[in-house]
Amino acid sequence: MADVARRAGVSVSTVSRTLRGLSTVSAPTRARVEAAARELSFAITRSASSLVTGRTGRVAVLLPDLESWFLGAALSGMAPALRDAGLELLVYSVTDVRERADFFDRLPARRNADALLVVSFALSPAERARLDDLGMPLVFVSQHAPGRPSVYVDDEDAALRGTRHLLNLGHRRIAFLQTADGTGFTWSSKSRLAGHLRALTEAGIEPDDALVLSVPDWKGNGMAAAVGRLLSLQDPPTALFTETDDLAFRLLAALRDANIPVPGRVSVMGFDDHVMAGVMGLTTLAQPAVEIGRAAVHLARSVIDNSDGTHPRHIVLPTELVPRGTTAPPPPAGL
Amino acid sequence: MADVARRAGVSVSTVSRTLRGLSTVSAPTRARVEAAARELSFAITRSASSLVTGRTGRVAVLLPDLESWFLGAALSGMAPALRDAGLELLVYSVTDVRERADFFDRLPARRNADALLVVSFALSPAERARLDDLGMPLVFVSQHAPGRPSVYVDDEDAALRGTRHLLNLGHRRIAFLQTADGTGFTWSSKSRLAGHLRALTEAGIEPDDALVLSVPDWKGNGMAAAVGRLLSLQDPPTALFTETDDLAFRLLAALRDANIPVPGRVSVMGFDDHVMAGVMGLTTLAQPAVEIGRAAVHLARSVIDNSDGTHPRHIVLPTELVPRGTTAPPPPAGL
DNA sequence: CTGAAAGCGCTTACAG
DNA sequence: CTGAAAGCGCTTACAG
Repeated sequence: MADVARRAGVSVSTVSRTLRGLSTVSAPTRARVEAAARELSFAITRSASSLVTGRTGRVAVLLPDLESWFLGAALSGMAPALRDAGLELLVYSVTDVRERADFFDRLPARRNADALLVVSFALSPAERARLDDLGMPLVFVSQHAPGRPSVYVDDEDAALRGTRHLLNLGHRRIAFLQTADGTGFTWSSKSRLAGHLRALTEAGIEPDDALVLSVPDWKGNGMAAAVGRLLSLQDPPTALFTETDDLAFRLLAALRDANIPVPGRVSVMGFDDHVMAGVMGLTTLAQPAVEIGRAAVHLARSVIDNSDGTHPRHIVLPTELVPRGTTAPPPPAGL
Repeated sequence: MADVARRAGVSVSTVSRTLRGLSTVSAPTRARVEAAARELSFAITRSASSLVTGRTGRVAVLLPDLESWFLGAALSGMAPALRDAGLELLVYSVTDVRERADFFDRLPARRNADALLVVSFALSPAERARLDDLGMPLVFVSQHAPGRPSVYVDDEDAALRGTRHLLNLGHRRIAFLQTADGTGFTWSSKSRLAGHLRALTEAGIEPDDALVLSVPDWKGNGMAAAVGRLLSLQDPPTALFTETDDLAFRLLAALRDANIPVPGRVSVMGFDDHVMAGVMGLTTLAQPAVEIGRAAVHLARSVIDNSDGTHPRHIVLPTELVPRGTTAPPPPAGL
């Protein structure tokens, strides 16, 4: 910055003011400074400004992994919104227990970001308390934290509508499949199941525990076993509602391997509208992952900018039923 | 840090030395300082240390988007490797032209990261030159930059082996499908096609231009059109080799819609070993995306740590043919 | 092994 | 509208 000042024949104060776009700089001076900065390919050292302003110009994102479709899409929504706000994106991917303990022990984000977006991350009460002590604005993403800035979809309502669709098609025996890997979507799991059960009750159908399955090792052979259990019931389901599209894809593969036509014999419905759902022709409930990311950034900005609490604290985004080829009326004789 | 010093009854110099793990601190002092730091939940302000050391403790990643399977996997490999090195992960996702111009104009990473990993990003010569002027260590990931630190797979060799497999199954008419969206995988495209053609030549088969297709709008209806073109050839192909798994998934969907059995009538082979490839039963060439990310970080670290150039400059990772259900010998009568 | 002091590159009152 | 000076929270010679 000193170099720029020298070249432009002004003080560093003036360079600083110019570069930050303050209006108290005369037009000719501004022009000279901007020219000098450009010629020198000047880029500000954020470390230095952070040190004096107390702002880092960065937003940190805490997430359980980086390979899931949802998180990639959410990050895709965040990136341009952050760029527009002149903020940088710092990613903390905390997967295993060791990393997790380490993160909450050292709280690296503490003074290194202006806000922390906690995405799809099931915090323990202790971890939650630890973050609360941080004094750093927290935004909960894809989860509803009562009284705290959150952006999420109404999972229960979405699942309710999904199951209603199956009921409207004429299904009466509808199974609900959940993952059982504890990767931190537990609140969504519960809400989606609750919505499903509510739809059944609404329709006067007694929920049957045998039709709610947790599928261990769902990325491996777990799905085949689950299908086996369902097929060997006395009164097997004619429709299968999975908690996520990822689970539905595996289910579709297991059904194909078992030569069970979809939707001829069973209907399948997912949840997410994963990029592959369209390719697979999967009926699903779309949640706007990119939009969730974008909204999270807006919320973060308003939280950063006014600590006086006049910002909206919750953003609930809409979901949508996307009917495709894996759902149809039940076959006359059941599975 | 002053608070910690006060609580531990030492100077800030000593706190600094303790926290950085220097050996010149006596055991009892170290213990007191560490206790004080823990009690105060002290987290270092990186801005301040950056300012004096000239190191940011951060590595920036420049990538063309955040939604692709490959980039997510690569980031997954980077994250733990960076954490182990005490480095943070800064993400610059540069998708559209405006963002792109802006990035290379302002070079935000310049003084805000210790190294820049350029992932799957086709730089223009001008952009390349601009980054070269940066004075910041560059690592090219998933691309081979002659003379520059790079980590990549041998695309040509991989494609060569893929086509050999199809030839070994008895195929003689093999089409090669590429995307035509210019998202920046162009060098891989070229190399993969080159490997494919080399395998044909090796086998004494004259390459046929009609069997090399660029598929525009491949996420939409482009694939159906491409299949149509292939089907209406006088001597249609019995095997289809796609440049990426993503393309193969669309191809599989188009073939399914056209009632063409795979691999009964045509074989399909992809490239990547996308997470969904296993679920879809797709034969493909696996590239170790996670490992690529990890290796990129190792390369970055060695580049950061010794500027004297004694580090390995290239890491070439192996690919592997993964035979699954979409490839088989050609049908007796052709397509 | 430990402390006092200078300085990293900015921003921000304070003057003018 | 512009400049000189102090100071943000660290690290690093330099003494002791």
